[in-house]
Amino acid sequence: MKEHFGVYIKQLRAEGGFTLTQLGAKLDLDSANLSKIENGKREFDEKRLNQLASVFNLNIENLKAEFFGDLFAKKLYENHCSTDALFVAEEKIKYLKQINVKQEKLNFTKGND
Amino acid sequence: MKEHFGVYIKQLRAEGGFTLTQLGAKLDLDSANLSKIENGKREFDEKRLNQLASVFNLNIENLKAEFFGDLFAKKLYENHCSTDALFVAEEKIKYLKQINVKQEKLNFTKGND
DNA sequence: TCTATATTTGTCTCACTACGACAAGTCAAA
DNA sequence: TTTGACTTGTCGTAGTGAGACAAATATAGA
Repeated sequence: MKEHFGVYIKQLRAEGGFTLTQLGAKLDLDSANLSKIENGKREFDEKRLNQLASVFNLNIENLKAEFFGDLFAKKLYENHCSTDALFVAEEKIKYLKQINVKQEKLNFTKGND
Repeated sequence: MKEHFGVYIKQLRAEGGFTLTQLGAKLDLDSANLSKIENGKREFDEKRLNQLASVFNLNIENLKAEFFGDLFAKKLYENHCSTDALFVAEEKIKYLKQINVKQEKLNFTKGND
């Protein structure tokens, strides 16, 4: 378990034997900014997740889970909010998927899409 | 289960027999904006959670869970991300709390805080 | 039908956030 | 003490999205 997402990147970079400048170049990032990310002073930009996955040959799904998990944990922790929110989220996603399926069926019978 | 947080507010408002303008006033909100929130076209601002809780006499913890749960679900759904992120979040919070406890003990022995 | 009130929609502005860039600093090894 | 790696500070700015206001639409009652 990493304290935050930046630590995760730092570890990957160490394993890969890259300098901040080298990895930064691969991610279109200033070494200074990458340093801040690794030390938890900046957020890693969501839009670079795919680049990060490809540099280190990571499964994008797992990476996303790590990224968003970190984000959510931070949010809840900062707001002194119980983990009940996670259960609410889980239920809500089920619900959203379900009504999305219904919507697709509806579109199908209508001949749309 | 509500489709989004706005629906939840709409229901509360209906039960309380308020108009958009009336509830808006209690929340320092334009009726137009409140309408958009209720219909999922604006986000309810986190900073108004306490006001909302007090207007409807709601338990703030539950309300926060509802709010953030909705937020997280939306994020994951939009990003086609698996619910694994929720498990990651749960583990990470445990971890954060644990190191925070350690930090507090450290501060205590040091006489800080 | 007419009117008043409730609700929704459209659009503009503005404040805030936080990323990225750059410069300057510290640190470690040779 | 020089060089490269890393960290820190600060600034400008793009992007985002909430809020305000005006206008349109819907609804209910007389």
